[in-house]
Amino acid sequence: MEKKTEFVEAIVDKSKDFSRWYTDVVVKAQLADYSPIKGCMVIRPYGYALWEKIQSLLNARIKATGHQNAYFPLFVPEGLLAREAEHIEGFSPEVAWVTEAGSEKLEERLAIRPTSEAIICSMYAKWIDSWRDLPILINQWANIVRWERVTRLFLRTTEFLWQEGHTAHCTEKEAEEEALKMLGVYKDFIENDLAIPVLTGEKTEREKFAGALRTYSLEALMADGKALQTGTSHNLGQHFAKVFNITFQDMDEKRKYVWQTSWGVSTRLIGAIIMTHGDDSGLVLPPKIAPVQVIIIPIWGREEEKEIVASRVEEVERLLKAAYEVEVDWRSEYTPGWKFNEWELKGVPLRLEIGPKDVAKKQVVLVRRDTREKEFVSEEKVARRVGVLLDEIQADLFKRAKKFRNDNTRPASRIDEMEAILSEHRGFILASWCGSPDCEEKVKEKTMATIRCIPLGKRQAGKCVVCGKRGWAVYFSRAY
RNA sequence: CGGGGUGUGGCGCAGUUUGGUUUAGCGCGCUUGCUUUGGGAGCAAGAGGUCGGAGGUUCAAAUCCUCUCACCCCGACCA
Repeated sequence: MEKKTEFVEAIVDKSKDFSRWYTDVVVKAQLADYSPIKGCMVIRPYGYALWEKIQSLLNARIKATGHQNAYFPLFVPEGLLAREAEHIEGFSPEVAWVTEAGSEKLEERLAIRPTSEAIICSMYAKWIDSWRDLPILINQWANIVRWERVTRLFLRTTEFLWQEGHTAHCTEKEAEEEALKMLGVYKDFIENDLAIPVLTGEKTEREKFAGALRTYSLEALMADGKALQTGTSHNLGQHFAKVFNITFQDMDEKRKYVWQTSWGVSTRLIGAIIMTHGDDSGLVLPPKIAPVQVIIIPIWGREEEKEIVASRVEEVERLLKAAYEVEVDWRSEYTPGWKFNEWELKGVPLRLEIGPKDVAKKQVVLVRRDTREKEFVSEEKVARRVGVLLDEIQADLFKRAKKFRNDNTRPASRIDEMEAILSEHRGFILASWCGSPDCEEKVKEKTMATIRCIPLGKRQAGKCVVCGKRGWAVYFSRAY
């Protein structure tokens, strides 16, 4: 233990300095690095591989629910962005503008999209004319720029990658169903594939998306007890339809405005994975999104041993490659111990060791990343055992995260009780709120906690933690 | 944008208080060679910095002064 800190590659303890730990993991596991541009990061191959996993798994779900991918421009003319008053007001502090091209000043400056509602709505107005044109169900994978004052790797960067769905429907009911459907798709994806438990619910007026009628969100609890919004789904109502004049003629021959939704998740999810599952040794990746699921470490001493080991390693590799993401670490300049540490830092779910002793016994050594449990498995059973273990790790990570979330969700009936809980534990607090922005603000002032979401479904009655009037249960937390 | 902190080879740091024997030093990493390889290997020989940037004070600046940039932490704002 003492020795551990002497190594440059060592990362700071999670419990000692969570922020520092987080940055250490991101940089040292080579997920991302700081770039010469303020607030912008470079996503390195290992981090980008994670994003590609997220993309492919989520993309499949987005398509399975009937959406198509498209691509809209990076630029939004000021006139378009400014049409929806609440929208521009909400985003203007963080919009980057292009004002010149070459040596010429532009007549109308162009916003670099902070989100694409405006540019997409301008096209929908063109494409929609009849009820037969609806619904429009389009998604795009894109980059976004928001000039944030304070940035953190993956959690908040000036430029980030995301997916944004934009749909238009005939009726309010359809739009509402769509917004909730996508919230469900996200929940399914984040819980099943990323193994991160999330609370879902509606945002308050103060927290909702600029220009939306209603915003739904997914809220996860990070290991330091702060909440992280992992995705949003908005029912835009007819706000944008009215200012962009997106109308259609309905079956009843009347001209009507469409009802819209938009929804998105971003590279921030990678931050959520790190802060939910990681430990003092670094990343811990859920098998379903691990770019490398099994790392094989060959161990040898003398040259003859290397040959014997190599042939076994190649056999096992071939066997496992059929079903899993497998890599072999053949580097001879590092000792096995060094490799163990490095791959643990990178969060690979399973390590498979093959050395001379194993060859002699016709076995391999399997070690789980999450629990570090070691087991010896005979060669003929390796493939099946790897599958079982990966499934177990996936399930256990979710279980553990959920237990943590539940253990750190506490009820409170008065604001001083909230303060006490937050000063000691942080986490979610389930408490009642009367619905007034003043009471919401007062909680924030006194506890730094905000309403993360109002649970969906039947509202649970109670007395407001601030004013004592009739209200209903909502989740509070300090948040990223 | 407010409060605090940090910038010295690739990384982590010492040196800055009290300018000058420091040719700017140490650990890790890197290169080459040999020996190693079951929890961060050993020896040997090498390469690499002008001290975030600009200006100033001085015979002399990593060290003092001014400005500036970047990053980190804590707030206010946001995915």
